[in-house]
Amino acid sequence: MVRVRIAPSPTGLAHVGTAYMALFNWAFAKKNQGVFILRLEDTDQKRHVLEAEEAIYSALKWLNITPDESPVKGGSFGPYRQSERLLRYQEAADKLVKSGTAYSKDGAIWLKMLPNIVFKWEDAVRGKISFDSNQLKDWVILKSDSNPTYNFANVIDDLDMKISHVIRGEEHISNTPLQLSAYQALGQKPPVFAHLPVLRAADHKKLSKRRDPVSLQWFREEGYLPEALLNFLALQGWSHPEEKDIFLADEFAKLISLERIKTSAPVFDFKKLDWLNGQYIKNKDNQELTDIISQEFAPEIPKELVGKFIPLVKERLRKLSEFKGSVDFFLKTPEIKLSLLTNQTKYSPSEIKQALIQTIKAYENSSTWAVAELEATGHYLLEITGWTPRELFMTIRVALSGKTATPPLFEMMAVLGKDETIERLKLAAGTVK
RNA sequence: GGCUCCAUCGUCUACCGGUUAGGACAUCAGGUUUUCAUCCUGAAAAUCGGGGUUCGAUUCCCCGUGGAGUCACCA
Repeated sequence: MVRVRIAPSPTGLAHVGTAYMALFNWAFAKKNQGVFILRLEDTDQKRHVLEAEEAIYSALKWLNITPDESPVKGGSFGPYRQSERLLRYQEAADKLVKSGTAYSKDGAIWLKMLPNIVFKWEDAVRGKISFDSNQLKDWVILKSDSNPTYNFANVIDDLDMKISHVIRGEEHISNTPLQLSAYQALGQKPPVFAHLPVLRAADHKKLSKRRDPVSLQWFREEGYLPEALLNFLALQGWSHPEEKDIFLADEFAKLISLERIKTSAPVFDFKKLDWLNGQYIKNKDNQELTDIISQEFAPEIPKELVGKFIPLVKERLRKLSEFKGSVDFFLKTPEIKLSLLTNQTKYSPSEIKQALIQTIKAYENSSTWAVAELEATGHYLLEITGWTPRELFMTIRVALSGKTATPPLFEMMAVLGKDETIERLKLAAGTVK
């Protein structure tokens, strides 16, 4: 039975590195009809806060990577908070003292490091790794305050929770020999270890809380779709057998194999994440996008309007946080820079004014306000003005939006509505002297 | 510094002894489009160095070099 876990400590923010580990553990469990467990390493009581726990739950929920066993969900091998397991560690430490493999000193309990032992294991992603015990020293398993140390609690928990594969970050490689010494002292068989590479920043150093955006909350607020983030993360160290770039987490879970994971550490490339995110936004259902944006990115805009804007701007967005900026001109009359308006053509201000007046007239007479008809009228205007499409349509575009980059003109006019369109055109015409 | 891990385009990666070293992002140049974006086409861009092993090394081994991780009664 495959049983895997992630074991974050609740520090206040859910880290993207946790999501990375969660994804691979979750996928591996799914692939093998196993169980994915969330355990909280909260023995460092000072830092433990309830909201910190909450941050982890909500992040996992957002990603749709939910544990089968966890502190809130329960399970048959709990409790799943280390702070609730203190007796277990003390019990286990006592046993080791009695058996003579550990001893008490300065109020703490230390595990003896036997000389001339080679701690080695077959890492499921890296192959053989070994450490010489002569490089290692006796180490504390139970602190003088009776709390366990990280390495000891880890071993006891993984044993109690029947963890079959420990899939974790590369930074734990050097902890492994210590943990192996504990398994040995306990007379227990260690799980399979698999050490994934750590995510690096552009400077090739480990992602840092101080300098890099690592909080999953940040990714969410920035407007990354969870499926895009997961897709991106799956591509860090792993690659699709058919070299596909775009695939969902479920597909990843069908195909994952630990042997296929690279051992060198990937640099987190936001440009590629942005591109992927744009792809997911472009292909996402309009209604779903409307729901998300209304709720999280533009609650002040009536949802009905959001729904109208989405089809016009979705293929222009790389992040959902860009939505508001891309539709602001729909909502309030734009400030139009006169020079921008007059620079779109070679014509003089009076000629431009004339063209705008003709445009106003033509659209005032429009009986319907459908895209096809608006476009037909536009082409009629090209004939009577003799302007090129670019000249005329750009001028109207700027008159209506104050921008040179917008959704397609006639679709934009359709959403704006007849009254608003005419009003803005008149306003613009009035400013041209 | 000790120990450990790692090393293909700028970045993410494919290749599991024989390839014109492939793809993606980014970049650049075209095309489509009323603008932007999307989309399409093309270009430039990589095997860290030195030794082996082999008929043949990006691929296997060793040594350098470089990078990273870790060295607590933190996790």
